[in-house]
Amino acid sequence: MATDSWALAVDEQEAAAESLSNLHLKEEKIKPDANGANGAVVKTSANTEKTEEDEKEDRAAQSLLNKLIRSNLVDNTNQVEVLQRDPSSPLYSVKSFEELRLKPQLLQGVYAMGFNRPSKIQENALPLMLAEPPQNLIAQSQSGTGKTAAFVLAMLSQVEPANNHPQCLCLSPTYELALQTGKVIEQMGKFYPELKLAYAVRGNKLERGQKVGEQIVIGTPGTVLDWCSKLKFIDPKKIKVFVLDEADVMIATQGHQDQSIRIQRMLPRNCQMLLFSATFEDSVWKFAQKVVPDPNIIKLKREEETLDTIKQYYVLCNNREEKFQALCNLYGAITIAQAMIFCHTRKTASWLAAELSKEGHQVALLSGEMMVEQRAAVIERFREGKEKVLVTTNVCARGIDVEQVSVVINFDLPVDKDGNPDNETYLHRIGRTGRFGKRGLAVNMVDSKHSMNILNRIQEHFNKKIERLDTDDLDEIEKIAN
DNA sequence: AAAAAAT
Repeated sequence: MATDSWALAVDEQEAAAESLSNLHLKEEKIKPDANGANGAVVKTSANTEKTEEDEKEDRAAQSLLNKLIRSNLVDNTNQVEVLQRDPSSPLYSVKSFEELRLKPQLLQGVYAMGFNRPSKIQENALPLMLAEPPQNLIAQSQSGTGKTAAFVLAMLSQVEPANNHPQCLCLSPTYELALQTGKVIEQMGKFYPELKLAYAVRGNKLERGQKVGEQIVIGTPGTVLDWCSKLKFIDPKKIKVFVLDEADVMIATQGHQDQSIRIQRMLPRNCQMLLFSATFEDSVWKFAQKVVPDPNIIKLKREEETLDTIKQYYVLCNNREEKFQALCNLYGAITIAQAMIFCHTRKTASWLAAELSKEGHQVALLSGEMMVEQRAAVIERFREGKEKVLVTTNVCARGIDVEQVSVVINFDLPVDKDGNPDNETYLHRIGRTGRFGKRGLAVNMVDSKHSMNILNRIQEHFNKKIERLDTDDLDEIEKIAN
């Protein structure tokens, strides 16, 4: 059972609490966790005569204590909801990467990426994912809370670099996201000398009869399915960890669903399955739990928190041309940092990019109709900051992480195939900004009664006021650009 | 409607 590794980690925490109690502290209590695992009571004998050295130690210990208290209190607000497959095993969350007893070269990779301590989702998901035997997990956590690093770490901790065949497989909904996640895998795994990563994406062609020798494969569903079935480049029976990123689209949208499920069925019975997303609509939750055998579930559900750091506005127009004019008025303000402009169709996106260019505004265009080489080049230029404004479709709605993006513009509001508001996509789109708690700005373009109605329904769904913005009023624009 | 395919 998993209890062995957990028990070790708990011991270690108790040892830490012990050493804390040897310091000169005022009497303090740490509130036990909801699960009791992190509970510790620290008592001290008050010392009247203190040296300067003692004072220093006091302050250090006090600040450590404050941190512990704060994080325990955060846990008690039910910010994190954990549903365990085996309720008898102790619920455990880690407060440092050391507690996970990772291989040294992996810990080195984690720190090299600048991670000092686990994020909220990582605290709870990592012990579960690294347990023995491997546990399946469905995890929901807002944009920019460290989901990618969490599942990459899980893959890297299971991989055996000496074996030259794919052991971990990760699916992404788009080409750009696969490239981005691949980079994280490469960075975090760079201290494994033998470890290699293969990209199973459109345009990446292998010789017939060839086998993938890389230990980890990241890819998009169509190509991965081909590589596993028809082309036999990958032996799916040897996969130990299977990750679905943006899992709700992967299992619920037509096209992706078919391929993802077909791939999943080829995997061995004991393969670990990890599903991650910022959003799971109710019906998709149910389906996800049917797809994943014996799932553990972690929800970090604070949509309001994401929305608090992002100011949302709407601009009232009468047609597409007026939206275009309003956008031109905004151009100066949005190019202070980087911006993404979302359109409903590829056609609108390319039209808009062309029109903006004609007006002398430099913009980049990215949509699924472009060649993959071109797409890779555009996203790279945008990442490097060489392009300030990216006009795109839903291809970039999810996962794309460019830190300098501070403005998201919905030139068209997100709607589903039936013309209803697509709340999940809305949240993902505006989640491209305000990453890791930074402030962001979202501007929605409304051009009809119908789209005003859609916006109102989105506003109701998130119960968050979206204010009117007058783009003809320069002071107003000044205000949002600050 | 977009995305995903060596079909």
